[in-house]
Parts: sequence; structure tokens; C-alpha cells
Amino acid sequence: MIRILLAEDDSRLGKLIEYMLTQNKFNVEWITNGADIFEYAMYSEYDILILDWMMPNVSGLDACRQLREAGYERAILMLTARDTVEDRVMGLDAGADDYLVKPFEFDELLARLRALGRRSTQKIQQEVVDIGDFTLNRTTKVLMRKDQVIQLSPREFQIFDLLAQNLGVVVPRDIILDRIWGLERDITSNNIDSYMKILRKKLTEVDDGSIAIKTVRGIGYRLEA
Amino acid sequence: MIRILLAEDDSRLGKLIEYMLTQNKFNVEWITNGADIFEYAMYSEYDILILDWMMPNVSGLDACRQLREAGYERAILMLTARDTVEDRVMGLDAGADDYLVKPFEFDELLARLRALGRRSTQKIQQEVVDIGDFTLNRTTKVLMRKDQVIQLSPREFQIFDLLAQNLGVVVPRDIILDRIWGLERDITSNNIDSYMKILRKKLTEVDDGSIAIKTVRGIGYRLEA
DNA sequence: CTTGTCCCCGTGAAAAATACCTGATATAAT
DNA sequence: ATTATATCAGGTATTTTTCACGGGGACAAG
Repeated sequence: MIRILLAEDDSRLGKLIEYMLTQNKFNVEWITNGADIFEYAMYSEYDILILDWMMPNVSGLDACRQLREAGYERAILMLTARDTVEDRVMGLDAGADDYLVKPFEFDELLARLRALGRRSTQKIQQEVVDIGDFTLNRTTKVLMRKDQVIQLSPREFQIFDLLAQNLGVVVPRDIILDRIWGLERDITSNNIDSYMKILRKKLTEVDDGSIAIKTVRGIGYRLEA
Repeated sequence: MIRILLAEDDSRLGKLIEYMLTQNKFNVEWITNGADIFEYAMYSEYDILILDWMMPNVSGLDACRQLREAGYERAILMLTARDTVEDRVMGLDAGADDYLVKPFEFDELLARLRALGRRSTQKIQQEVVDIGDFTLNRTTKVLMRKDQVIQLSPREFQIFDLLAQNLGVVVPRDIILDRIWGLERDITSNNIDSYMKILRKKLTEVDDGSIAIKTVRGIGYRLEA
């Protein structure tokens, strides 16, 4: 559930946005008083702040800048009637992550919020993760099953970790290439196969059926618990 | 999915931009030869052109001007090391929609591209779509009915997705050929029939009358909910 | 209305192309 | 030298495409 803080003074528009977002399974808190933005944004738990550029007393642009200066790191979406290149640049320079010009399609707002939400809802990396009967320790780079250590080379660990981060979800091959080998991926895609082979071997060597690397043909691999 | 045409001669920077944009769900085509800009920009389907000001042989500025004179209407973002007010004015006068000075933050580039992308008339692709009792997930490439997964091969998914995007609307056969097989469609048209057969079989296997692929004789196919 | 022709589409099976697995081998790093 | 990383060549299974044939609309002539 993505949580939204909506700062919008126009009560008709605010009401509408609140209604639409609620309908679409967002958690919405709506404030009309610009002066309250700071308190709400900094000390409450929201994923995305929707900020109207022009509000009485407080300029959304200034609020945005101030929040960033205060170390506010969550996503900000700017809502405004202004449309010129300069305005866009100003908004983005002030620290907005995205920018939507009124009037807008709700579908577009929803899509943008989802996009921002994906970024922000990313869970914080845990140091130690349990998967089935296995335990993955990211600090020591060690994979264990009960008290038994499973030796993984650095690369093997990287790949297993990537799968573990996305437990139960398919990780496409090209994502693997991107995330493991990055820019200089003058790498044979076959290389991935080899590592899967090794990982599977090491996993089945300890003879424990609690986790397995499934291949999803044409797409990638999935770690299942 | 916003499609980007990147014209950048510096291979290190080009590679980096291509990588970052791909990471952020942009569709990127990268060309290094300035002479190719015209051909690619005019006759291919891109939403935004990222244009390096200074390239060997061709000046990005001239290219921009020429494209506009030739009736090119899509968004152009100029990339350059020049920073003066005059340069800015020159770039914008030449027809650029936006302007970014090297070195730049990738977040800013991304934000600007998103802003420009909004201008393009393209519909925003939803990640998850509901059709009848079915759910289509574009990220994981999975089609589900209730809790039941319907296994689709990559191509099967592409075709079903295309129909789903145009729910209730006929998709002509040659459009299907274009969108699925692209320009090099040395493909028997009959191939489409085969896939419709497979899709229908898989849909009726789960025995749910809520959606169906209808044939519109002489034209194409329509997905109905 | 009936008949016949044409052509689009459906269907099943078979061929071609491709993705993945596997074990062995080469190359680089420590 | 040992370990780690990447490539290669082969086999196998799946996917993708082709092929050949048949059903049955659409349409015009009888």
C-alpha cells in the first residue's frame, strides 16, 4: 500500500484526487494548509508527496526546495498549471521527482504515482535473510544451511543474492546481466547458465528441497522457497 | 514505454546513458554516427531524440534545425557542454524542447525525459491490467485467472498483450504483423492463426467465458470481455 | 433458392529455430 | 598453483514457424 500525502488548497480538486486515489488502493492524507506541509512530510510516514505549486501563504516550489534542504528524501510530485520549459526546469531544480501539468488525465497521475512508488517502496536491504532452511548473510557474504557453510565465490554470491532479493519473482536474464555485469557486459549470455548450474549443484549438494532455482524459459530465473 | 533515440558520439557516455535509461524502463536506440540521425529520426518511431551538440561531421545544432525544417515534430533534448545564455537561446531557437548541460545528474535527465515524454500522445502503459476474470502482469509476463497461472510463451504473451491493449477493438492482421514481428516480417500470415489457436485453447482450458478472442473475417481479431 | 467458386481462416502435425543445460576447457585473478 | 571467471561445443527440450488440407462464409450466376 503506497501512502500519499496530498497538499492541495483547491477543495474541489483535492476532494476529487483523494477520492480517485482511494478508489485505486492508495492511502491518502489530504492537507489544505500549506503551512502544515513540513510537519506532515518530515515526521509522518508517507511514500510520495503530491505538491501543488501555488498554494496560499506557501509556494509549493519553495516548500519543495526547503524539504530537500532539510534532508527529505522521499518522492515529490509537483502539480501545476505552468507549462514552459523554464517552469519545468525550476520545478526539477527545486528537487521534484516528477512534474504534472493541470489539467491532467487521472490515468497518467496514477501511472506516475505507481512509478514513483516502485522507487520508494523498495525495501531496505536486510543484512541477514532467511530463505527456506537457508540463511544469507550479506555482510560476511556467507550462505548457510543450519550450521553448514556453503562456499560461494563472489560472483556466485552476487547472483544468488539478486535472486534472493526477488524471492518468488522472475528475474529476467537481461536484468541479471545489467545488475551483475553492469556496463561492460561483453559477456556471453551463456555465462548465466553456467552460474545457475553451479548454484544449483551447490544447493542440491546439501540435499535440501526447501529452495530451488526455477528457470522461466524465454525470460529468466526465479528462486522459490 | 517511452522510446528514446540517442545520438551521441562519445562511446563511454553513450554506453552509460543507454544503460541508465534502459534501467529506468526507457526503450533506447543509440547511434554514434551523426550522419545517420536523419534516417533514424524521420523514419523510425521514437518519442524523444537526445542530441549531442557536438558530433564529428555533423553539428547537433544544425541537425536539430534541419529536422525541424523537415517537419520533425517530436521532442528533442539537446545535450552539450556549452553553458552560456546565448548557447541556450541558440539551442532553443534551433527547435530543441529542452536543454541539458554536461556534466549532468542522471536523475535530472530522467526527470526531463519523463516531462518531455508526457508531451507525446502515447498512452501510458499500465503494469497490471484486469480483463474479465483475468489479470495481465506486464512486468512478470504472467497471465492469471484468480490464483491460477496460465503459462504463455514469450510470443504468445506479446500477442495476447497486444489484443489486451486494444480490448474490444479489432486489431488488423497486418498491424499484428507490424507490432509483433516488426519490419523484417518474412513471416507467413498463417502464423497468426496458429497463435490464436493456441491462445484460445489456453483460455478455454481454464473454462471461463469472461473473455474470448473473436475473429473479424477479412480484417483481424478482437479481444472481448 | 440453390449451386459453385473463391478465399479466409482453423487445425493438426512436422520442420526449423532457439533457449537452456551440461561437462570440459581456456583465461584471468589471487 | 589454486581458485575464480568466462567461453565453447554438444545435446535436448521448447518455442516458433511452416505446411497441407478442410470447413465454411461471401458473392454471383443459374
